[in-house]
Amino acid sequence: MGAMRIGYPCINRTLGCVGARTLRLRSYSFPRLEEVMASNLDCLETMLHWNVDHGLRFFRITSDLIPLASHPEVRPPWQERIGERLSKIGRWVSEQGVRIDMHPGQYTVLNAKEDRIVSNALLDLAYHCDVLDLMGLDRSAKIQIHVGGVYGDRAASMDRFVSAAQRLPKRIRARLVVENDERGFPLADCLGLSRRIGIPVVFDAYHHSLFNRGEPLREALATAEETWGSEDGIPIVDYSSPAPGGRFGRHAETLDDRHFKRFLAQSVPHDFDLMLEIKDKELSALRAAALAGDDVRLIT
DNA sequence: AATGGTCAAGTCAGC
DNA sequence: GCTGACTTGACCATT
Repeated sequence: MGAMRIGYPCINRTLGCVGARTLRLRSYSFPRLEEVMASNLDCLETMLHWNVDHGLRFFRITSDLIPLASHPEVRPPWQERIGERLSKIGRWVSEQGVRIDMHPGQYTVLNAKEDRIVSNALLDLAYHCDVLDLMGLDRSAKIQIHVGGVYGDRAASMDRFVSAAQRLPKRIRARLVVENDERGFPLADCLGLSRRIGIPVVFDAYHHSLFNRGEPLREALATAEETWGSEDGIPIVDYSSPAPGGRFGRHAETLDDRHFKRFLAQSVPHDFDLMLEIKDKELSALRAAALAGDDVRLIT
């Protein structure tokens, strides 16, 4: 079994640098964008080095790396300005065995009914893909999205997702992975979409615990795993636990060690990279890495 | 310097 | 039809 890489999304609070500085539309100018991009890249590099120094070899790059990059009214020519720098970072990352992924937010809806929304989603996916392509990363560097809205008709909404995904340029489809969510499309639906489109499923264990069709964790991990081809890298799994006393779907502030150990024990023998979607980010990731390193997975 | 309202964007529930 | 929640950090106008 390969070693599980553990990661966290976008932000390192220990370092305190800001890797997601942004711009308002009103304050947009290309020179300002250049300044913000450079500053975000500085922070990205700092975080990546910190991660490697601390044994964390999985990281989600923020969608805000290049502010307004995919805004249809702005479309700044950012690629030529930072392409070389991204490629340098990407080369280093690859040498270090670090895996990267990205996760467009809730506003990127591939299965929307309105054409305008879909075409904006396409622009946004192209932006994410540009970042990973310019970094020179192989196709195990994924872009994960949710299916989108249900619009009162699950089947039709899944059909729209399929046809939009099938129209994507090859380079984007090669990076696209679909993730089960906690209210619209559970794992079973994502597996169906995966079969139709030929893209892997990112299994989100927390969402699955909140919304499922009765599949036990082991079975869920196994079926999601089958959707990953050899070029896709080992599967990506997202993990969190409920915030005590929080509303439905809220993510924990910090790692629940016992919950996590139970998860690890149940995940044997599946091999995957694990993204910890927990609010205190790198602190929980470090603790999780320590727990995972202690052969917790062998003590079932 | 500190504060608090606002922000590119979409969906859904509740009125 | 409209508003606020979602979730959340950072911007930026105001003090």
